[in-house]
Amino acid sequence: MGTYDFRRIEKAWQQYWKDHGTFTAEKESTKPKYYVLDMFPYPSGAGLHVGHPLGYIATDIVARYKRLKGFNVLHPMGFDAFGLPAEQYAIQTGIHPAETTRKNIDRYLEQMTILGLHHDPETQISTSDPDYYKWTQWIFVQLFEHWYDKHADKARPIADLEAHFAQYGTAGLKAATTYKGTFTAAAWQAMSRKAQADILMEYRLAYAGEATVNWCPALGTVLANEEIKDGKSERGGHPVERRKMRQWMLRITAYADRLLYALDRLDWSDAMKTMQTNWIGRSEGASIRFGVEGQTDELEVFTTRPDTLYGVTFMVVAPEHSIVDKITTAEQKEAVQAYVAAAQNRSEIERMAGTTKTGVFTGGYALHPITGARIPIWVSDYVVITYGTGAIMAVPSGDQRDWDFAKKFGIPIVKITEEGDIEEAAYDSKDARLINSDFLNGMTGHEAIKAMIAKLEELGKGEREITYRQRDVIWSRQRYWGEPTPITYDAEGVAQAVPLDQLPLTLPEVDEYKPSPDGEPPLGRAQDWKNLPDGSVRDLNTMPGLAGSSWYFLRYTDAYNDSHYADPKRLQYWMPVDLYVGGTEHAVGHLLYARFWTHFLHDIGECPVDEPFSRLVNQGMIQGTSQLAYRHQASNAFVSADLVTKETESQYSQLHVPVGFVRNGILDTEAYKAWVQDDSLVFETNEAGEFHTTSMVEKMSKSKYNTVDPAEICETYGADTLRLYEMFLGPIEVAKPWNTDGITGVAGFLKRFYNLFFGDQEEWLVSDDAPEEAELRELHKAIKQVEEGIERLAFNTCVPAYMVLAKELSRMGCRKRAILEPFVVLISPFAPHLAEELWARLGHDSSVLEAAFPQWEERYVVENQIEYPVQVNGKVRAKVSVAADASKEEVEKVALAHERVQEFLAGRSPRKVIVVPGRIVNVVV
RNA sequence: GCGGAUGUGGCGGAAUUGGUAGACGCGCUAGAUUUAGGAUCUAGUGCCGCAAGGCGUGGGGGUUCGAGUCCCUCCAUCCGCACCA
Repeated sequence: MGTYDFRRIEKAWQQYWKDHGTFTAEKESTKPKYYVLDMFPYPSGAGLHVGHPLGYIATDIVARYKRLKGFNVLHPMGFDAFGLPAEQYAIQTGIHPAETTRKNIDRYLEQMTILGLHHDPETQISTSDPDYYKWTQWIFVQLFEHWYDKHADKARPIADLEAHFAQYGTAGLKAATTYKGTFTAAAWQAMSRKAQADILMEYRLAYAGEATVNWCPALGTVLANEEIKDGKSERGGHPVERRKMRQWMLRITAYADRLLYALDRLDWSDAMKTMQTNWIGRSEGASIRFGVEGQTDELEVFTTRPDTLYGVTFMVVAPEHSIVDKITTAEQKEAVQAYVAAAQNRSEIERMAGTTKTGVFTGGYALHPITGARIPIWVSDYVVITYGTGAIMAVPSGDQRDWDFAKKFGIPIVKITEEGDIEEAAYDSKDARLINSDFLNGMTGHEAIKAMIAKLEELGKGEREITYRQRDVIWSRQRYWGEPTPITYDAEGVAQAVPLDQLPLTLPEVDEYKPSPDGEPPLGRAQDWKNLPDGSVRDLNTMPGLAGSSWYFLRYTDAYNDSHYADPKRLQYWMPVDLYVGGTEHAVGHLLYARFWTHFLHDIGECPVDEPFSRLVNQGMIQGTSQLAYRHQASNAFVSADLVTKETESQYSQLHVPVGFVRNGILDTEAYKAWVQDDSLVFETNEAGEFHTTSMVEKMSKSKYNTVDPAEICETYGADTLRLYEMFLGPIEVAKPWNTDGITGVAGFLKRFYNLFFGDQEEWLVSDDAPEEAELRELHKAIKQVEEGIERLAFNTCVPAYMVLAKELSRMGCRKRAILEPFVVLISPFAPHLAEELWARLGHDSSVLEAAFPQWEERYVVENQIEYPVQVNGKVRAKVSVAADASKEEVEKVALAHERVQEFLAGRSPRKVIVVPGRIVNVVV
């Protein structure tokens, strides 16, 4: 037997690929393109475990396969290098985050090299590199310089808006804006420069405004909703409070509809589309304005059920609603103030857990927009200030939440549908016909919604309205390690964009990475940088981590371009991304903002496509298989798991032991003793002298001693084995446990594969003999299976194809070049190092990637003789072999003639015989 | 509560369109060979049964000559959202 020296082979070919620039995409090509992309990694300092490279291996396989299929392939890799961990580390140690980041990136690249993962070396970008963030800033400036025109349904330059204001004022304008007022052209022209700027700001797609933000005092910065988990910061787990602050925001809500409807065109999983759909949370209904007794202000509500307007018996406003103070009567003041204060202090979790309704009557009354009836206004935290208008019209007969509230506080319930028992519960079907509803009586809910909206519009009391759950995204962070916001403020406080020729606006050096002593963000420590010669000052915020990752896939097409964010020709050729692979954790963060930016750039003519990712696949997590040892609580002795019974189990505790010391459920007790450095430990083994553990599948984590280091696996078994095994484990999309024990299967396979080529004395066995029909059949079946497997990303089904082929060839003693050479190409996406080695030994002087993927032929894949299973009443009772081109009648005749079938027929004639050509025969008696 | 996904041997999983359920691998059993190895090779291995045979894809029901696959219903697990008006 030959020796498969994977260490030598893998090292040599990794060097070869690096030296030859094997993975550089062709700049000018007539070939069709294929763009395959992994989600941008954040180069963390923590080491990789075997779960991390799963997606990278999959894309590497696809990239190599597409190359062999004649595509010009772009498979880039870069780093999302701005972020909190490096900055926190800098605060603690004073080491510049750029340095930490550089080190981590180098480590990542080295790890990937060891696994045979190679990317286009000319695309290696990092978001913290000024050559890159120059263009991140440029896109921000473009957002600042544009507004969203709802007539044209696209972004347009701010200059167009100014021209419109100068000529028409706000008349005829339909824009995505936070500005509520109207003015004439004359009024516009009479305004001060500052007043004009303030109005324009409310239209910009990147705008500064007051926002209630999630402030994290420990980190000294605001956080996006996505960066918070259970009321704590996602990174670091610090408490977060709500606070009103002036912040930069991006008007993603302008794109809500487009982001929603374009989902239809994408080949993404339903789960992912649903998550985005829910996040956007579009809901259609009406905005209705209620008069308020004794007030000039109206109370505006949003409802999806304007048809239930005659069922309103009370109103509810959120505790934070501005109207509360105005309408609360003297008698109610104390109770309301106490309630509002209490609501503020209730944590998110408490509010969520609360199923019973709480609330207080304000003493104020609203006026029904049609009947003029007085409706009491209550305050309750089941209405949230962040959705809709923070106020609702409550219809207890038609909404269960309102019903619960009315029942608790003894508020009347008016029945407004024929059906439903409102004593028992609310009834919310839109199919029901209305009663007690004046002009709506007899209509179904569907009809009444339209009729009511028409009526409200006629009265000027409301109109059709669409509300989104999604909010504009806050784009300021009071941090150091991010892109500086390219904005300056002049003496009047008017914001100005930094022009392109002054970008990048690089990060200043600071003495410390903490907020400045007078409470400014860290950039405020660089006073020279902040204060400009003309008296204006720079914005001190940096952008969030999302910024750099919102467009990196565009930069990859032309990563070193200095005069444009990417050459339009390159964008035209490469976009969109054909296959995007990454975890599901970016479902509503990165993926939504990346889509938003691409739509925007498309609008302003800077990007040929609006949707960046045609096909998205989410790889499942690889879980750890923890190993646990029983330890007797009284004696502290460890006891083999097979000696522990149900009855005695309670006397033991279970202790995690490192998975590396366990093989097939048996612990290497000596290794364990050495590891804990305690020779005195007692292990009670079974009769065979073995110490058994129990296993449990859970998240891979250092603290559970169940992590497995891919570098160690490569050292023991080789990268090709690891790649093959990770793919063999199961479908890429589903979560599955890692268990190193199984790896011997694929390791053994690669050895046997190697031994098809080499004999006991390392002698070369491959001959130039002509192949047999049977050998060609095996080969072509395997080609077909592998090709189909890769195409539908069922990589786990490819591995058995290789195994079966190797086994068959070995059995037939086939050592023929005509079979083995295509086999080498076939296996090269999965086991690239070994394939390159064998390819070279076969006499080729270029990479196996220059080869063509073998083409399977129909004639070798279909059988001449088909062995039909013959069922009698749906159960297989016999098998008959028939020529493939036999007619149905012939197959039937042969099947019926079989003695086993005759036995079951027992002289009766069959009622029915079904022959499915090429498949099966079923005899019904 | 709402939405999405997933349930197949001791374990990971296969079966693309309704057509031989359990490919392939781990583990296990037996044998061979070698006894320094976590080595290699051969055969067997869903469950019950001596066998004939029966039962089997989370449970129950249905459609069909035929269901892991389609329909209804229930259960379990995981993920996302959560008083969204």
